[in-house]
Amino acid sequence: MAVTIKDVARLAGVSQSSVCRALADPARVRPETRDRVQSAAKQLGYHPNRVARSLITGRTANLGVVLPDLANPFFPTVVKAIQTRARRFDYAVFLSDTDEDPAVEVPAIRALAMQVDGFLLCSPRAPDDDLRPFAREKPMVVLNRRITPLPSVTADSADGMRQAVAHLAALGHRTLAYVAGPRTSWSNRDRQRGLRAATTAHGIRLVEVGNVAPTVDGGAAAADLVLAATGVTAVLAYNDLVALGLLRRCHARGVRVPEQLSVVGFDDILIAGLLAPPLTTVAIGKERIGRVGVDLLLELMTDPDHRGTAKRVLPTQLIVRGSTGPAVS
Amino acid sequence: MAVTIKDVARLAGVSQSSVCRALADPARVRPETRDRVQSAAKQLGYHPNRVARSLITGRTANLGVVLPDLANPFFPTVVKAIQTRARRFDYAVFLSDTDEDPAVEVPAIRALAMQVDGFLLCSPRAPDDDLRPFAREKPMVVLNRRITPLPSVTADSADGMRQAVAHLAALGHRTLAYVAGPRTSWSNRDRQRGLRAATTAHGIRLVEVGNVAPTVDGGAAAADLVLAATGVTAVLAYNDLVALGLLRRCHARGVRVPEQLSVVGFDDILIAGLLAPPLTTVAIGKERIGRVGVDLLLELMTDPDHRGTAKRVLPTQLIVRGSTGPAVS
DNA sequence: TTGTACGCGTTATCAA
DNA sequence: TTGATAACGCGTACAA
Repeated sequence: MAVTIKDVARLAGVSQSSVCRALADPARVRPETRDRVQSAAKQLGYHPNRVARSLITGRTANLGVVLPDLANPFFPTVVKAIQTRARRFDYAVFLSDTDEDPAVEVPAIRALAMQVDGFLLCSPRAPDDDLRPFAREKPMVVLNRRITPLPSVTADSADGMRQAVAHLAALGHRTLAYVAGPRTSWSNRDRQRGLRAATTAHGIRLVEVGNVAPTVDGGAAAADLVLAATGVTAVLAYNDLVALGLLRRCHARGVRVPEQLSVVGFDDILIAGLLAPPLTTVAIGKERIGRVGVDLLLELMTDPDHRGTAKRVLPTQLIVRGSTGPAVS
Repeated sequence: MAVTIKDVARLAGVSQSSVCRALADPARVRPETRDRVQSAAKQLGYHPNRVARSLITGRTANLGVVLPDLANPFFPTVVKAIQTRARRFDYAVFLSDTDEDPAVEVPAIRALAMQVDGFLLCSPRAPDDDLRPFAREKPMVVLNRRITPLPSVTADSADGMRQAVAHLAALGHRTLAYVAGPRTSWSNRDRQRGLRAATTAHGIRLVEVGNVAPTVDGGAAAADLVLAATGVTAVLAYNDLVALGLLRRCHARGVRVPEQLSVVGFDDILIAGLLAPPLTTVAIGKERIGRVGVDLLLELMTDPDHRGTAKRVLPTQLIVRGSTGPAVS
């Protein structure tokens, strides 16, 4: 059996309340008592039961993180940042991977709802209306998506796409392809929207392919579709994994990158810079997304009135590498 | 305020106990009552408070996962498998990333200890004696390490190294280098041990370099040391990230792989097969490690007496790719 | 079959 | 400054 506050109280010869105070608010007890309690606690190896505490205080000191796929290198980076930030404030984090299945999200949130003080929803796939109700139960911040009126942290996809298109246009490309990610992905729609605006502004033709799974295999499958489209000299992928699949399949089919086809990814995951050719991609501050997400959530939790609808949009930056080059006619 | 069992009882016109029974053990209550309770529960959107429940039952339905670095692609794969397996049995999982700092592990475990039914320690870095005490408080399974007498799941590094050395020996390599990972890593020591045995058996000379951080940067730093060593024609890295760093730095220094130097990694992370040249590496069943770990832990939890000292050793397999080739003198 | 009452470990309230 | 007691929400032994 674990050692409880009672044991400490008995050993120290004081009441439970004094133990509680001596440990939580040392200033409100006589120094002598404080010392007796603290040494008794140390001697017994006493640690307050956070479960019992949360029952009365209503606080759990836990955060819930829900995301679609830990196998996508984008998410571990975000999660690590979340975890690091959360630890600073003594929060523990629950992790729930929904494996890209929108139907799993609601039950996953439901299961965690009781034992967390707030949620960080990373790229959730479920419909807005399925998610919104939970926001009334627990503070909730959305990452990589906007769900009115929840606070959110997103990347400036439009600007990223603008940079990418400007880059490709400068290289002489006149027809681009976009390989779309999951239909349920908000960032896919956001990137697609931004890309359309950018191509229109440049008077560039856009061919859209997909939707495909946001994985290497999804990209490989899309490659054949892209290569079949007429006039395409450059392709922008939903994310780096898809771009990887494109590169791989192009290589297998003898299509040289960037000589015959330029490829641009999105996210700048670790692997992107290590490939041959290294991948030109739109970088997102992944760690920052996680950190800002936690900060927003903490703010929302401590300031219940402040039904803050903060919408943070973080900058993106095109990283030009070897996978893009001049267009050939 | 959340809806409690009391609200349901009031609406259904029964006592709290009846609500409890109607939901937990529908057979032990009159069908009429059961229906009233269930419809009341549904109408109010009642979900039992798992925190309060765990206080009385002693069970939390949570698992704790502690690991050194989510940024190493090896771990997300394991975690995803753990998460998936845990969900099947209605367990939620806490994730704690210690950022390769042994000193953080004990506090991290301590913080979670109250609210989990068991721990999965992935490649823990702290000394055995710091970790063992917790095993008396909560069931605990160790992955990628052995801590007597705890149950563990490890990979057969010795056999993996045997395969790798046999491969390199067959290619005519007579002097190998090993780039060692963290001193605190059990798998590093395990791999190193296996490699020593294999090289001795083949009458091959082994040069040991390191220890370095288990990252791309660590590998890059090691590259210069390896290239300075005389006679080395092939190098085995602690893991794929280190191997990546080696490849990158070799490329930067104009050393061609595999023509001038063969490189072998360990883990077979996603990126390994996508590089140019693709990385020859020793593959581990990462998903299986996670899955087996959960199964072992569940077994340990349901069978408290069975202080089972199961030590599962999973097979490894050499994947030969382009980063290894014949030795040149 | 159902209801009453207690206890899990902690913090909050109030009186001493 | 301290101690007794209530309360958090639930499960269960026991009584009805």
